[in-house]
Amino acid sequence: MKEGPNIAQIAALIGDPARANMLTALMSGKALTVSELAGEAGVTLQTASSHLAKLSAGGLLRQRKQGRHKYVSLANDDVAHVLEGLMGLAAGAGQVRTRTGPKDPALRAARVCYNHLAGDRGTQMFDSLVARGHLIIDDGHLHLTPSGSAYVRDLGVDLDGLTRGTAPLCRECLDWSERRSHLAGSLGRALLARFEDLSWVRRHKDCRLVTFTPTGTRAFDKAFPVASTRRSMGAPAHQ
Amino acid sequence: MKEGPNIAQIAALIGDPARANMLTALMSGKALTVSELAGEAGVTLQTASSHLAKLSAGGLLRQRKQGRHKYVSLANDDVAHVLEGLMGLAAGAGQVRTRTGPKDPALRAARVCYNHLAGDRGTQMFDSLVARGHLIIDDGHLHLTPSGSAYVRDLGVDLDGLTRGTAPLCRECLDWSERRSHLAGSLGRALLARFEDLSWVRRHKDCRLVTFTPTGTRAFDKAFPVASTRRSMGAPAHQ
DNA sequence: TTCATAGTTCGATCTTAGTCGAACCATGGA
DNA sequence: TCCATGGTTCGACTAAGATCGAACTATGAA
Repeated sequence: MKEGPNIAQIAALIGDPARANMLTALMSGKALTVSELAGEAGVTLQTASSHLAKLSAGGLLRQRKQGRHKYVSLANDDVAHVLEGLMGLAAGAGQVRTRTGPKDPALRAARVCYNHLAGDRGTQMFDSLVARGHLIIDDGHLHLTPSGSAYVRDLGVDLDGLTRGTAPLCRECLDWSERRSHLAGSLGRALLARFEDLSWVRRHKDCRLVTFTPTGTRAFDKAFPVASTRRSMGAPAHQ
Repeated sequence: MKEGPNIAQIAALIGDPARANMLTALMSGKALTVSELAGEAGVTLQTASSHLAKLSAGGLLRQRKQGRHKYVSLANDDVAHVLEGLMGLAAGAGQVRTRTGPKDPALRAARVCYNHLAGDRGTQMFDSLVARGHLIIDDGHLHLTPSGSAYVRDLGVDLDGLTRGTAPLCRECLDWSERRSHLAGSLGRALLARFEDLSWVRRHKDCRLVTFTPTGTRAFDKAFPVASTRRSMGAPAHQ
């Protein structure tokens, strides 16, 4: 008994409502200041400061000082991945937030997950890349094939700049709304950034929502066509 | 702000030390009684009962009554998946349990994750199946190819009985010690069960440890040979 | 230098929830 | 029928920690 890492501390860290709100806000991928996070969580500045210190000590956050501002963001993709998993459990258990708001359907369609595209659009892109052999799973990791490299280069992604980094290029991330994989990792981030540059999408200012422009919708569907096997058959039976 | 499912409740549920100990114990995949879990958590029976009621209400557990015993197990693979993710974060943050015990290296080698094989041996099996085309990722899901179906049938797994179930056949699960994928889902469970039948492995009575017999080691390495690209090159650089 | 803003530290308060003793219910065996 | 065992419910106690006011530090602007 009692083997393995200690879950309780880290889960308790996420388990406080104020801290959970902050982490959820940071899932937008943007670095936020202490004051902004205090607003998100609905607590005063001192309380927020104390919470953020604890989250940082727990390794969940990364902080950068810039002038008299302090910018806080999630530590890495792993943290985002666990948070998405928790959202999946919460959604499954019917623990949807009481004030679920009108934005919920839009969020399920497209949103940012830390820094990459998630939701229906995110899984569409992932599936499309896999179906056409641009992305394969091998050796336990996700890999970009040569055809995939060429493809994302054509889309205008600076792949060489990415591969120099130490962070993994491709990662899977499980979607809480779709319960399927979408693409994370530095490539996932770069693609979303590219979509913004191309004005295919617009990230909402203060939430995780991502809206597609009319031209963006067409271009995206052309770049990442859906396999005929699914989506035409309605939602896949699952669970 | 405040969009998406409510993480805090579910995380707080996991965040109590006593409950976290119970959940960790249940990662062994076995159904345990209330008394046994009370022992695991180091609390009295009435405290354990209260905790288990909360965990069940949160959808994390499944309970079965049998005579005057009540058997408790994890609700599903999703819960196990999130718990593994949390263990990964905790391990990464150096939150390893203080009394980490001598069993830790053995646990990293082979252990059960809810009901399937995890640890180094688990990722070996996963990688081997993928490398030989028995397992592919497609449409966002893991799929068993025809050659894979034949292969596991040869190993003695009753595949037809499995495919009738509603639970997904193949799933990925992220390993906290290896930080790589291993095989979950009903096939993962069936394979581990088969290894036990064949006396390749023995599950430890009261922890997650899985030990390979000498003949089991040989047979397993023959059935799931390691790709020459890794494992010969030492630990992969990651993160 | 002076002021304003961003953030931290400290201390006091107060609520939440984990804990267990005791009594109670249910099942199974003798 | 009686007893032992497994589990639940209730209530009281207690400890942990979230919260905020107040005082303090640091950066930047005027």
